Amino acid sequence: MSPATPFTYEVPCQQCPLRSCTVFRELSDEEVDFVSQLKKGELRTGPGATLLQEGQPSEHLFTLLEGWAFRSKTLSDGRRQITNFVLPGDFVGLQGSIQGAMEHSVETLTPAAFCTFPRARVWDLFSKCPSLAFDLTWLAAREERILDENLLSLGRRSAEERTAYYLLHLYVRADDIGLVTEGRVRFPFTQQHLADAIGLSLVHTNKTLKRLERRGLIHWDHGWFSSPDIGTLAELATFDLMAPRKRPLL
Amino acid sequence: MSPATPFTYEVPCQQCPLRSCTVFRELSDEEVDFVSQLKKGELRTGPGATLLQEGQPSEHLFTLLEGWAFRSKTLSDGRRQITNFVLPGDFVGLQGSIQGAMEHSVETLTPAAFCTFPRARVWDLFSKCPSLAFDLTWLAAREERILDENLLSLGRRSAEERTAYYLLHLYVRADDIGLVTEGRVRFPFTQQHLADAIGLSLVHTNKTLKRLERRGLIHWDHGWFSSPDIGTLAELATFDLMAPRKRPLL
DNA sequence: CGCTCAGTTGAAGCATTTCAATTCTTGTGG
DNA sequence: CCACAAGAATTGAAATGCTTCAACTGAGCG
Repeated sequence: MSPATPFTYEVPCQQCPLRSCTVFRELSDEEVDFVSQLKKGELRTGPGATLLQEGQPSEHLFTLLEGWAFRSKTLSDGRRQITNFVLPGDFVGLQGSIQGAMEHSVETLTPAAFCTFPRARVWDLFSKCPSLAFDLTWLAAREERILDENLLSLGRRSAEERTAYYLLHLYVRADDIGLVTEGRVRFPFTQQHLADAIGLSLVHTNKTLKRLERRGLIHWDHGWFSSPDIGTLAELATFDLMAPRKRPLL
Repeated sequence: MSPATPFTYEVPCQQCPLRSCTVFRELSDEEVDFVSQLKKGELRTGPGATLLQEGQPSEHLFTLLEGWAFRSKTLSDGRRQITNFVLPGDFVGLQGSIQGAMEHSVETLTPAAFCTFPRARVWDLFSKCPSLAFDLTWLAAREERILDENLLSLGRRSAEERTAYYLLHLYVRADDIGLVTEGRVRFPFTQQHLADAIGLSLVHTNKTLKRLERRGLIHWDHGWFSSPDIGTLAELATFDLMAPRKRPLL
């Protein structure tokens, strides 16, 4: 951990708070040392910060340490699609690694802390620490799986199923990293964000949420989400609550 | 290439016909030798063969050498979403590499030849040939990009834009690997397949295709596709025809 | 206290689906 | 070489799910 970086509050990788989450695989001391050597520093932002901009090149790759963000793409007339939310432990920026420009934007939803890695050194990872390179690939494959699931949602699930599916998807991901307490989780985004993620209009998203709420399947108020009947919700969404979710941390 | 494999017509990696396509990066002799060592054999199937089945584990990973296939996911009631088409040079099967079961199916559309790699030896690739491991990751990132684009389509493009986008997307991919001759390409799938890929009903897909045809933007008949006015089609679809598309071959 | 942004709701319009035939292709057997 | 069956494409009409438009309400903040 270079103490001379321009960022405040550096967390040494050795003490990375994410390591304690049981979803992540255990790293060996060598692996942790290697990552910490690759880590350039930390980037702390407020909410609404644009970390990566569609069409712009980026020198860095990031692991989100704390906070929420999302990846999105937009059409020239402003229509926006949120392609995925970014939670602590998620890795972003790999997509543009060959061509110069990023194909999507990344924006924060809360104050956030990112661990930054120089793109130029990704090659070091492959040549010097294959186990971590393997993890990186695994993370890319995980992202693919999430995108596939979502494509299935947008293409074939009704508004209600899709909404149920997506909320559950986020709930489980948040739960995996310890963000759920007593069945409640903070969702730091608006209905507009959800609408942009599931491909519905804001109005219809709202009506669908209200319907799910009236049926006693969800409760989302003042930014806090919970499900009074997660089993029925999962059934409606065709969501497998039992799927294993262990993964690497980079 | 081991002449004792149970498959007929083995193509040595050194003479892989795909290497001549300019979209793929040049491999060094060492890299080619390494891949050929990893290659277990070839798998030749007829059309309509299920190579990988959602929910089933798979011992192998595949590179498609010849023919067309597609990846898909289905809901319990049979609704199907095609998440991507698979063309020669594409790699499939990475997704399930940690958990046992595949998250999607892969089915052929034509007689096809796949190069097969034992999943158990993927680790060798990372530990012994980092440049190829890097390529593998790059391919995963490319798949992510395609999925992101498609998510944008399903979520935010109208039926007409979406149809135009998808046809163009396939046209360009086919063109990259030399499948386009004099502006014409063989599309070996039905309107139902297209409908399942773009998240529309068969009937509406058909009507949209007819409208595009009447406007002189596309021509798709007896399995042959061409665009009499690719510029206007790309404009309608918000598709960037000029984007660079160089990539690795594994 | 009033401005702004997020959430909520009803009504009208429209894109897409569903239903129901009909036609066209292709392959097969007589 | 023709008749027929099966799958794919095509079309019209009716139904519906989702969007758009247009208010209005409520919460947070200076």
